[in-house]
Amino acid sequence: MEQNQELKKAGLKVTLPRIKILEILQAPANQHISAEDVYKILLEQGEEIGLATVYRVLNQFDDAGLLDRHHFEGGKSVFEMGQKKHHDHLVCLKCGKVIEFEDDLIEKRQIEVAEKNNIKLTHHSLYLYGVCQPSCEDR
Amino acid sequence: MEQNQELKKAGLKVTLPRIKILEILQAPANQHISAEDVYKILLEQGEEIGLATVYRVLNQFDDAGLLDRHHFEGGKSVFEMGQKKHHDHLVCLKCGKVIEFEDDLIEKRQIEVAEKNNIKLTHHSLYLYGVCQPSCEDR
DNA sequence: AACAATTTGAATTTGTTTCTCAATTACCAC
DNA sequence: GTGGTAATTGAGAAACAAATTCAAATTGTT
Ligand SMILES: [Zn+2]
Ligand SMILES: [Zn+2]
Ligand SMILES: [Zn+2]
Ligand SMILES: [Zn+2]
Repeated sequence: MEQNQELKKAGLKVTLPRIKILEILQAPANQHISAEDVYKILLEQGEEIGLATVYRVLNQFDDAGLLDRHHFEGGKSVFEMGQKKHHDHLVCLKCGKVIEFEDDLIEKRQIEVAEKNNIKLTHHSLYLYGVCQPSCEDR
Repeated sequence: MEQNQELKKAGLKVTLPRIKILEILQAPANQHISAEDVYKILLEQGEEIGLATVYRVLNQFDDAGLLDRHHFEGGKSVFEMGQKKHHDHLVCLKCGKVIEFEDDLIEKRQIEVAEKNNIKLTHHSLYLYGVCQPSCEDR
């Protein structure tokens, strides 16, 4: 179980809820997933893991730096495993599709803007909202 | 009362709660203010206006395009009168200070990124988080 | 003043996330 | 393996921002 190593490395005891939640987050289909949706998948899998535990474990993973937390428009937090390189997000307002992108020029300008304003930059959030072309065009 | 004209232009009846809330939002000291804080100021002013009305009126102002709504890190919505030119925000994580900035290059790149990914861009949110230098450096 | 339509305040509800606490489980030492 | 201890869990309650409900009050218009 490579999940076990990940958990131990993060200083967390190896427990069933944490293994299951980690597995769900690691699945390619579940990038950018909400706590509620993690919980739904656990239910479908027949696991008896409480919603409070899901929130708790996600926060622990966040503290341990295992994942990134996003706040897309519309309220709830969205999580994604964070081993990848930094990137920002495009979100379709119609179908909810999320596209990741990196733009070095934007990143560089952000640093310059912060410097110009005497702020030591720690992180940033950039979300581009729009509509998929042409698939979500009408509807 | 120029507030009355603003409200009428937005298709809203001129009522005391709306005038008072509009006044608060227009005060230079109250850029980037939360609903809760608008309510607190009303209380200090001795106005008997309910919190539900504050939320309702802020939504109406938002629908009417009178203000912009932001989601800074840490939960609640933050509002600002929206007659100004588009801008993005730097936020100090220690003292909460908000600095506005515009960067045409970043704006342009965003449009290009959206085009490249076949998304018709409607809007975006960009927040830079950090620590004021040198004032909030330690503490 | 009279009227319909809108708006309001108080209380209730919703939706997301956190907290509490007793029962369970993981991990370390023996 | 067994025992001990601290960490973890599930269920429910609580917290929090925000939206909704509805009877009463207010607005803008005759
Ligand atoms: Zn970025
Ligand atoms: Zn991503
Ligand atoms: Zn911008
Ligand atoms: Zn601003």
